[in-house]
Amino acid sequence: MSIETDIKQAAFKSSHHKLVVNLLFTANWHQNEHLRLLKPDGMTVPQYNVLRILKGQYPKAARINDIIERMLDKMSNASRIVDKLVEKKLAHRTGSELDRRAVDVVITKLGMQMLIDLEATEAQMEEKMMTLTSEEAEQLNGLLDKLRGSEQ
Amino acid sequence: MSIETDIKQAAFKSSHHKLVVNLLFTANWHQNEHLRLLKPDGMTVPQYNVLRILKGQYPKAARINDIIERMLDKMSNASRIVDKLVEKKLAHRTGSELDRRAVDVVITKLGMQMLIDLEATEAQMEEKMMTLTSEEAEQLNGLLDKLRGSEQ
DNA sequence: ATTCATTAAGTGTAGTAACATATATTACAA
DNA sequence: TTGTAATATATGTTACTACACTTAATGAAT
Repeated sequence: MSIETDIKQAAFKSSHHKLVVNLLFTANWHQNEHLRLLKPDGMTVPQYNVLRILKGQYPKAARINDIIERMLDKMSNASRIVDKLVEKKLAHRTGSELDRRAVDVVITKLGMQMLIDLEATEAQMEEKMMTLTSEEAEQLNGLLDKLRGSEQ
Repeated sequence: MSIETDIKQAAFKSSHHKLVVNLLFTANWHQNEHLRLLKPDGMTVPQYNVLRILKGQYPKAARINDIIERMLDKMSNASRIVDKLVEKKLAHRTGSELDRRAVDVVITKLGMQMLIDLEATEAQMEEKMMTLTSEEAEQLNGLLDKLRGSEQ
């Protein structure tokens, strides 16, 4: 089904115009697929992303600012996402001794196990991308980067 | 800046893997740009989209279900978005006489004026897409459609 | 050493998403 | 006709985003 059918809209007036809508629509589809895969484990997309950031830092602790820097959405509220992870015992938070303003966040054993359980999820997300060949995927990556004004 | 730099991540293990992240990241960027343009007029992206759907139906009334069908995000709560538009006098809502379960929603003169004021916004969004040529935009549309499994 | 800007994180608010559930009304079927 | 399923919308809950603001601690300059 093309976008025009999906949202019952007549033809777009230009390919650039269609692109504005197509990006939002595709992004939405993508997020929904991702959430659907995470949901059985009680995880959400941002929680999963933060947990992966913590794993990337392990065994070092991550500061909230480190997390924000690495998040896809810089504006979101990292400390509240961390709250959720701590509640679920997937991460551990302690005040830093070096800088008493900062907090150290570390992934727990349970958090690591959660990521192992979710490895299939990541594979499934990549599977969803397999409707494109590697060449097409590269091309698409290139176009998205160019669109955002990311030089090479 | 490439994605790898933006989110401080090492290289991705495949172009498909990068695509998973690139889509989320680009979608985010896109929505932020859009919201930034709408904000001076006190509008949000979903409110703007619903208002445009109402304009498309004018002078006919739209039912909540009509709106849901045409929304990019089918799962969202159309009636609460309509609430906001009604509060701001951009739309008018009355119970339908034919079917007393249904409600008729119509864009107001003020709503029409809001869309006129926001015409520049749409142009600016398309402007953002102009980092790509028409050929590239078409190519990108095609790849996004194919990614979602949209035939043709 | 005291003042003041900066930095790190947390909090508060409005809006939205995803989902479950409720309420009212209409359609249909025995 | 009367009960039941289906439909149209509304409401409630949890989680998240965007953004402004607050609090606490640190750093730097005089």
